[in-house]
Amino acid sequence: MSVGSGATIKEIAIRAAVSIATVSRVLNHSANVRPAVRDRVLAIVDEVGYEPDPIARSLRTQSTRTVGFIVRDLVDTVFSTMAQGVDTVLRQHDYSLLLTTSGHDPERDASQIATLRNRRVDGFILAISDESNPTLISELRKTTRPIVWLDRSIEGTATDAVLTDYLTGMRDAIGYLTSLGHRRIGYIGGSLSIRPGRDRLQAFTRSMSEAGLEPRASDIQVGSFLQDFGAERCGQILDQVDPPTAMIAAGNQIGVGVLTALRDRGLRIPDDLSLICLDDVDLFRHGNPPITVISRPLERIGERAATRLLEKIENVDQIEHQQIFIPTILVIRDSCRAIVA
Amino acid sequence: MSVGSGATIKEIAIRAAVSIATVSRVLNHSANVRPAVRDRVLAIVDEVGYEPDPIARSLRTQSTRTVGFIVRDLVDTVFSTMAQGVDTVLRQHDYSLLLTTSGHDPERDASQIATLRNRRVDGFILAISDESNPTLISELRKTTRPIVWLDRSIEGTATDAVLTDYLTGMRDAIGYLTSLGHRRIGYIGGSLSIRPGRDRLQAFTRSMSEAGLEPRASDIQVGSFLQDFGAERCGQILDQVDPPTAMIAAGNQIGVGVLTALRDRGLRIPDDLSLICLDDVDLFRHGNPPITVISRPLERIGERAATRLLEKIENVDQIEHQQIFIPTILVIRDSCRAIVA
DNA sequence: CCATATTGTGTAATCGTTTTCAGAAAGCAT
DNA sequence: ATGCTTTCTGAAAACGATTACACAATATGG
Repeated sequence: MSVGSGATIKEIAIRAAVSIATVSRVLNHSANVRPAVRDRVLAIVDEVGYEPDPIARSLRTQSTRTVGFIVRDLVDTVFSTMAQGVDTVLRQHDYSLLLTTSGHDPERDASQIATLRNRRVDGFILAISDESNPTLISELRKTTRPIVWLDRSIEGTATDAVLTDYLTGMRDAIGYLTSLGHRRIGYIGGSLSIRPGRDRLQAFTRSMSEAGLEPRASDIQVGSFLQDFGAERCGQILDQVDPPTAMIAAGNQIGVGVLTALRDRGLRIPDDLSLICLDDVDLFRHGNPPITVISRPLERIGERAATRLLEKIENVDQIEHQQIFIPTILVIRDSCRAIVA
Repeated sequence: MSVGSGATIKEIAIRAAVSIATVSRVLNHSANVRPAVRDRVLAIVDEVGYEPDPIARSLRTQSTRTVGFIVRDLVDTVFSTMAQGVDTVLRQHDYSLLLTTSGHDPERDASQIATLRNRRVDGFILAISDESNPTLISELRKTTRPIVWLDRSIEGTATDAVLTDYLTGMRDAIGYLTSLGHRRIGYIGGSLSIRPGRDRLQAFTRSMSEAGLEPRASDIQVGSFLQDFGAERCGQILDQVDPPTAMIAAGNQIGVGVLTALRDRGLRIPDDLSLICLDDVDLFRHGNPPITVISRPLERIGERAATRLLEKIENVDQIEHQQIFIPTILVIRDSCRAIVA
């Protein structure tokens, strides 16, 4: 299928000796065009390699076949992998991906939404940095096109979202650690201003209490998903007189931070500390030792979000919202050891 | 700066009691508008929160302020990091990024170019999978908008490109290894159908001969950038009766493959093999041991490409082509040991 | 104060489509 | 043939901006 050639619908119309309306009909709904005419037009279209100008079409139809996707940070494999999934689905449906980053800055989230809206995207997939930022909220009110949240949700409004069920994997993780004899388990998590921050923490405390354990407040550190935070708080937790024997790093960058903190102190995994990280990135999968992780299908998550968004876009009357929960699983590797009590 | 509101230029014109031409003039080149009128219009624009519809504007101006970027694979941090750099620059200049993947499939490269062209992007940044694919070549001929190649170039045509000077880092790497006493150094590299495949190999052989070494043919394996290839060929090289003492993995995924191959054989770094990988990804930086790498500023590379592309876009008469070479550096960590000869 | 140059402004064409509306052509029964 | 549907088709009006052109208003110089 050759593509391009500056031809316009008008030229096709002339060469096929029909009006542009007929050409347009042939190319679109095709309702009620005499077969002979249809074939003639199609032949010319093919010969010339004509493709309708999507800009002109957009102007008329108010649809761009374009989806905006905002992520915090493309360097983070978690987001780029999701983006890959989004791209896969969009491509299959002749949509294009307008991708942009917000760099952990809530104001930039808002301004990117504005930009994308101005560009007339047909829908949004959002994985932004702060669910409760007021600028964001007011920006959202101006947005009429469908939104699918990626591991996010906005307080007080029904939303479409693809969320992660962190409990399944977390429960297994805690169960696994306790089965190895661990009782003191530390937790380092990200900001509570987005859903994974909250959900992961909740999954942790719940899993702990299900296991009959009550974590010390000082063993739980939350606040940021960044690597430095992970490193710093890991140190803080380990500096206690009687530190935990195991640790959950609830975020891949936090996990990296933990790893560097341990290395800095000359501590080894799993001998000196058992570690379970969240999200199965290269570093954990192929590290030495390979790290046990709570894993989720990142690419699939992106695909689901895109699929759902397209449903909403092509089905405007569809009013109800859907929350899709993707389960997590525990992938056991070599970063946890048994405690001899 | 509030944004959006379905207002059109016509409404602004009415409320400001001027013609739409005047409103347009105020908003654009602004040439020759009476200050009083200008302020009145601007006030209304501000009050209403009017923003011109970029679709309509594009239709008229034949420019979309949009750049298409094609990468092989977003999951690969190398590409997503470059994309981050591209995004940074585009955002600053009010351009948007249409990002898409080709999944190592040259035909898909070509069809994505067609799609982006059809979408009237103002320019392309291309990091495609096979520089000599005929479909690609013929697709390129149809493309009139400026292209900046990312670590790629097309035989026989002057192109704008941001390329990597692999020699600087490679020379240091080989120098470093020889200074440690290594004489047999293996090399695993990617496909020769894209420039980094060729340039890295050439940098290697040249660096070797500069060091007075002549690598055995069987120590050099090239063909694919994929992880499995790296693992397989690593095995092949090591299975020789008298295997190399050091290895260069000229690609981050190849490096991952090497790591897994070594692990499968129970070989340790650096004790059993000294290893230097290319591109400084998390796994190498934070692995155990941290891997010595030939590194380049990936995000910066993306930024340079975007900057260069915007230059070409906004300066259509600029006819000459530019090739920008980014040097690589050796980052020494703990994956190489001295040989006691 | 008049002729002329300069500056400001509006009308209308244009970009390339889709789609409404009306009318032409064809089909069908009588 | 005639009248009445039904099926096709084209002219023209959007969509929302930019811009060429012409003319009105003002400024400038004598």
